[in-house]
Amino acid sequence: MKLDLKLDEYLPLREVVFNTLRNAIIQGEFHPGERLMEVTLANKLGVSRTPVREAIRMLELEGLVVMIPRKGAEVANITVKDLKDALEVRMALESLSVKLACERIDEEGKEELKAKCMAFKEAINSKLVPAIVQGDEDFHNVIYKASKNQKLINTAQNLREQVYRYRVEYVKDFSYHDNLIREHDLITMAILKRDAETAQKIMEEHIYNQEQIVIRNVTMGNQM
Amino acid sequence: MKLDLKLDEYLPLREVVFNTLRNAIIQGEFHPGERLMEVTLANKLGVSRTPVREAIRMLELEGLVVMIPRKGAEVANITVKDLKDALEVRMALESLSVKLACERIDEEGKEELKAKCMAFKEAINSKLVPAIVQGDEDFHNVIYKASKNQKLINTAQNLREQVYRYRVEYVKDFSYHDNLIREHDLITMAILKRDAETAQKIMEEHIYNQEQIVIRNVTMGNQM
DNA sequence: TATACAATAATTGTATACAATATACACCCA
DNA sequence: TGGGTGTATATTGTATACAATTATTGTATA
Repeated sequence: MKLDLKLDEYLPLREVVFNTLRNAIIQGEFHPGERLMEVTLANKLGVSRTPVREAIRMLELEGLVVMIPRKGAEVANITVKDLKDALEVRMALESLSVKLACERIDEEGKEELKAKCMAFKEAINSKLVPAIVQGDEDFHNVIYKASKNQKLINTAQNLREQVYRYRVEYVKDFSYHDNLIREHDLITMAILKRDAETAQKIMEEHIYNQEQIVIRNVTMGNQM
Repeated sequence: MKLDLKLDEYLPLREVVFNTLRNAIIQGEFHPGERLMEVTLANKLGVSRTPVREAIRMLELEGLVVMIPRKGAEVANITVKDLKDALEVRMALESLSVKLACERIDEEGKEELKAKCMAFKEAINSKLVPAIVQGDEDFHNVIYKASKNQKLINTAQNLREQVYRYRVEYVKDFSYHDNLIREHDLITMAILKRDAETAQKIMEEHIYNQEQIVIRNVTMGNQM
């Protein structure tokens, strides 16, 4: 059985490079507007230019980098407008997500939902920002999964990555933690009762509140 | 391959190849499950493997091809489930689109909307399927544009491409043409009056009807 | 000093070469 | 005869070489 794992271990270098660069961008190790030069990255990662180029092509389509022909790639500069646009779309997707989850969630999904809802509370209590971010992400992902719509899952995933950089912002706002827990609780209960109307309403408020916090903190911090 | 279109404007070969392959897939020149071999494509297009590979990377992220490691790329096999999933998401996006359009459309947008609504009617009268497809697409694009949300436009564009192959299906159903015109008219009027509630309601019915027609025709034609 | 311009370097775009791996098919052995 | 095994071939994965273009730097001149 260990052999099976070993056989699945193969990942093309482009995937490794892609994940590495994406994380670096999301984590803010590369700043918006910073140039991404192929040879530099290739040397740093110990590979040739080819996998780096292919990874950049993928990052480009995800919107994390922008290409300037014959000049190269640079980290996309996300403006407040972009952020608002993305959150507007995200609200529609999250709303659809809970609606479908109410219709389609099964027993296994219910257990997962309850578990992740609980785990989020523990993360909040721990007051560790990375844990809270992960807990929140897990919670929303369980709902997406319960929607049983793979296209929705993919679309949301793509959108999330483009604004991930600012995801920590609303989690750092400790004053809102109690509200976060309450909103998650309400959403969880509504889904368990298959009350789509209530679930959508709370979810939309939930995203709206996040939007307000993120935008407030981002615009305070730096001009974009 | 013809590269002599516009010498002023430079386009990287990968973009040319990407567009060429995407169109070929959408138009059904490559069948679902068909393998895409790099050397073959490169020879056919008169370029080297490098641009072909990069184009395939992009197609992969758009969901039009799937990669099997060390085996290559093949045209994605879209199932009825995929189609339903995509249309479910599309309904949410179109609904958001008209809502935002009602809030944000300007005079120029209103004129465009009226023009495209009229052009669609003419396309229907012409009874030419490609013209109708284009007319419908233009109509919906004007609404997206009026939403003034670039992220929404991109997301919808990406989603559309994945089901474009089946887009002609609902247009070929001539019995529904009168309804199409009426729905477009109602949506147009609602947007012009900034009546978001009505616009969303009609749009959701509009997409739902399309979904039913496409799925009925596709499932009748071939088992997936 | 500022500017125009040429030479040079740096970087991307493209093509090709080489390596690793999977597939197919023949062949050998039990 | 059946199954496994090895080899040949095709194909992808990766690296490198070359071409085209852009940016930079330095210099001469007004």
